[in-house]
Amino acid sequence: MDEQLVERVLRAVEQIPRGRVASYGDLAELVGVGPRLVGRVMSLYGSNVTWWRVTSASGDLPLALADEARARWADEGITWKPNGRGCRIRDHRVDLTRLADDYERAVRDLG
DNA sequence: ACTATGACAGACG
DNA sequence: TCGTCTGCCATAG
Repeated sequence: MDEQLVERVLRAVEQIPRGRVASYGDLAELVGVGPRLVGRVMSLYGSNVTWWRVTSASGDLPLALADEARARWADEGITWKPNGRGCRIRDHRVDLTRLADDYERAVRDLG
C-alpha cells in the first residue's frame, strides 16, 4: 500500500464532523482514487480513525461492524432504521464541498 | 500473465 | 427493489 495514499484517506475520514457520515465513494472522490481502494484502506487501517462515520452508499455496514457502529451513531445522534432496509444514515451524509475545504487544509498541514 | 475477490459505486433492466 | 455488469485498485493464488 502507498503510505501517502493511506494518510490521505485517513485524513479525509477525520474531517467528517461528529454526527455526520460520508460514503466510501464520497471519500474516494475527495482523495482522488477508486472507492474500492478506500474500502481496502479502511479494512486495514480504519480502526485507527472514526471509521463509523464511513458507510456504504446504501447506508449499511458489514454485520460485524454494525453493532459497534450503532452504539457510536446513537451517541452522536445519528438516526438509523433497524433492519437494514431504509436505513436513514443517508440523511446524515456530509456536504462534500464543505468537507473538501477542511480536507485540503489537513493535507497541507501534513507535509 | 491471468483470474478471483474485496468494509464499493453507478447505471440499467 | 432486486440482479447484473462495469469501473476501480491492490492482493492472493
